[in-house]
Amino acid sequence: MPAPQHAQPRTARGARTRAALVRGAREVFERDGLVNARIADIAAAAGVATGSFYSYFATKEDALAAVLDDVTDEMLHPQVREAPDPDAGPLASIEAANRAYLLAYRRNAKLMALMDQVFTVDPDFKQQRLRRARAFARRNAASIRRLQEEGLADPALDPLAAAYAMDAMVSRMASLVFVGGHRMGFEELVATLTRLWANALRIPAA
Amino acid sequence: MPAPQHAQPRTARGARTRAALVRGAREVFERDGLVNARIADIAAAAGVATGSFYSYFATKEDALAAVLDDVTDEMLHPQVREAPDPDAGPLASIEAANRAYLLAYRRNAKLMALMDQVFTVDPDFKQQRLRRARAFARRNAASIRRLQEEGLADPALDPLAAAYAMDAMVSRMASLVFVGGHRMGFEELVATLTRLWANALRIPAA
Amino acid sequence: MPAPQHAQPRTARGARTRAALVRGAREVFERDGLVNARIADIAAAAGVATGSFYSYFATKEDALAAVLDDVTDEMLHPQVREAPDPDAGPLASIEAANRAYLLAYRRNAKLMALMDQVFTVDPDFKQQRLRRARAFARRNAASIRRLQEEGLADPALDPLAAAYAMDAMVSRMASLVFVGGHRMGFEELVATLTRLWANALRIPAA
Amino acid sequence: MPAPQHAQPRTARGARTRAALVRGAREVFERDGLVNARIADIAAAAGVATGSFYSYFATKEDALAAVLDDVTDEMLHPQVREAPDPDAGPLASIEAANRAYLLAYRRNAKLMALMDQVFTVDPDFKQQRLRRARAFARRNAASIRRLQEEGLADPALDPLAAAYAMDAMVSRMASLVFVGGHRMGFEELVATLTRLWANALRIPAA
DNA sequence: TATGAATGAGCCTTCATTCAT
DNA sequence: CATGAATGAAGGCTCATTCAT
Repeated sequence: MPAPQHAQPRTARGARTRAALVRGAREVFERDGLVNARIADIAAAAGVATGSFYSYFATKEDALAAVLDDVTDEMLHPQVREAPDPDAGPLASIEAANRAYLLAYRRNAKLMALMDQVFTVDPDFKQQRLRRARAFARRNAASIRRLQEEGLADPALDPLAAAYAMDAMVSRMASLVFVGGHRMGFEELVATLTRLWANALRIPAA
Repeated sequence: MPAPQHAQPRTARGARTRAALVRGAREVFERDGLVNARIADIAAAAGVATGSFYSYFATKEDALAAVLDDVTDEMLHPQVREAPDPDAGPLASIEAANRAYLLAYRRNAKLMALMDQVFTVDPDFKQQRLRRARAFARRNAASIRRLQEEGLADPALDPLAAAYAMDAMVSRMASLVFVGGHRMGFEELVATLTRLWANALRIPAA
Repeated sequence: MPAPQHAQPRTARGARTRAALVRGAREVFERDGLVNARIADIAAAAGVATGSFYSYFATKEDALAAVLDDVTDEMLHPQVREAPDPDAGPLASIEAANRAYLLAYRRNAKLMALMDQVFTVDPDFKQQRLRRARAFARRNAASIRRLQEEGLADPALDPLAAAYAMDAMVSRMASLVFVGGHRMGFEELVATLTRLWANALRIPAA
Repeated sequence: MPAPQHAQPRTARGARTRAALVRGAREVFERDGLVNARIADIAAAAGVATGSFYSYFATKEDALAAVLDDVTDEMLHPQVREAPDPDAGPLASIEAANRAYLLAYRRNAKLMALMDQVFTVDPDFKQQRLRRARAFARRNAASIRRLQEEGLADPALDPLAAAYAMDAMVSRMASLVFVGGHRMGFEELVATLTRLWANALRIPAA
């Protein structure tokens, strides 16, 4: 009897409400985490009634997934102000990429922490985690493959496997510093990760 | 504010009960995670009454901290069956260390997932996370320093910073594979991480 | 800290539920006292679910405060059946007032006992107690001042201080008899208190 | 099978333990009130094990009764430094008695509040309250009777009833000021109560 | 007597979800 | 679509009391 819920909004008003809920959810999740976030608070932060939440999301996790998808998109496609000079050599490219990632991580630290949390717990989030990791790894694997073809990177490495590992190194360090509070200067962090990344791939020094 | 509860046991009997509770907690946490674990279940698993839990722990988190401390100890001080041949060269040592770590991680995957979860969420766990990371990093930093002194590792690297980064790479990959379910063979994982580790430090091939 | 609960009802339906809860609370508090009253019982007496209690009250004490406010209002503004004859002289007025108070006290003895209890214990109730005492004292102080001006009462007395003391005498005796079970006939109680009150103010005999 | 418990101590050691428990109970009751006082805290304050409490008291109320009996004794038989001059006239005697009572009340305010609380709640304490009230009233009734015989007090008053009422006035005012926090200077309190008392009995001015 | 660990019934409180308006 | 009051299962936590040592 009940109409199918949680559908995409069909009216402009509905779209606005849904967007407000996502904004509200982000605000509340950042402040309270997944477990302590309450549907009522999310609705309140969105300026709508509690019941309205269920017109757009089936569960809290649903709403979080929407928020996290947004963040992943933001981090994968950063608004690049100045594209790295392609002629500056691979080292400069790696540094630029790491810097951009770390800045984005720092900016979204609360949500990244949340991501780590739910990725390891809720089975429904596992797929999202793997998708996210794959997206980053594929992008980096392409770079590595290119460098290998140019004779600038260790040809013995599997590009995809190496990309996963490098991403692992960077994201875990970002977590340790920006979420865990490990004391390390931002520039030192960029420099260390970039050098290790370059070494690991056996990229010749500029 | 009244009387302090959850004290250390003052009796042999109390020590036994506390130990049973830690065992019970480990069992339940591995099965249900932090949020879904119920105090009553932990007590039941330990074979004691619900109220007894509170004689030794103030909260569920308290009990988890005790469990995780145990696991960290186990992973830091593995019961080495066959010590790695010190003459086999640094590469063999690195591989042996990585293999041991990854095996331990896989064995304790459930708890490691839990660790990731609470480390990023509960402020009270942050310190524990940093302590754990520092313990691993210091141990590895010592190895790196030794290799540098022998002229076998990139002298430009800060040993401690590099150690943190290498540990980050390995632990995050372990999480991705053993917790996240990323498809990757165990031997390939060991080989990839070992090669990248060696490359990153510029350890000459054997 | 999150969302503020226990707000004022924003709906007619909400107002009805709140009123039902106050009625239910009165019933349960009269029967069981503060400590032994259970939230679940109050909700049941009001015909609502347990959780609904918390939509309107933060604590049991909160609900009791609402009940006691009602009772104080009832006792301060009794539904006077026959107004005392103003020409019957001050003694008759005092007797009528005392009789009305004692009747009301006896009628609400259970709640008055509860009032005494919580007034002396819970710091949050202290203000309520002082407010109640002040309300009674001010009303009586006005009478005393009028009598002094007419030359019918000891001019050396501070009207407000005397009013507090007279109220203290009457209310404590009411407690002793109607709550404590001290054996004393109602008419003897009225007569004794009235005579002492008149003497204390040096009101000349009619 | 179990031996009769809560008996009077039969050994010197037992007497010492019991005394320590009463002291501890007084300390805890003053701090936490009846409901929030925990047996374990009382035992701790007495420096004994929890279980020992039950060797001397059946319940928390039992222990409180012992404490309150002590206080009542203290207040009925104050350590008079300077006996009131019997020739100074009845007014001076009344003032001295009121002053002594109010000082004692103020000194034991916490326990007096507790007394008010439990007297109105626990049926087992009602008898204790009536006994206490009777003890005070009888003492004062004797004075009133004497004054009546000397033609110095209203002969129409029933001495005992009047004594109860005067005690009620004084004790309630003491509660209002020293427990409730009603603002009133100590000397003004003494003066007001003494004058009203004297008026009420129609004691001629000195 | 003294000890203090163990017990477990009992109540409070939360909050996702529903549904009448 | 929006509202927000109502629901009630579920579990955390306390603490008086017991009892083996």
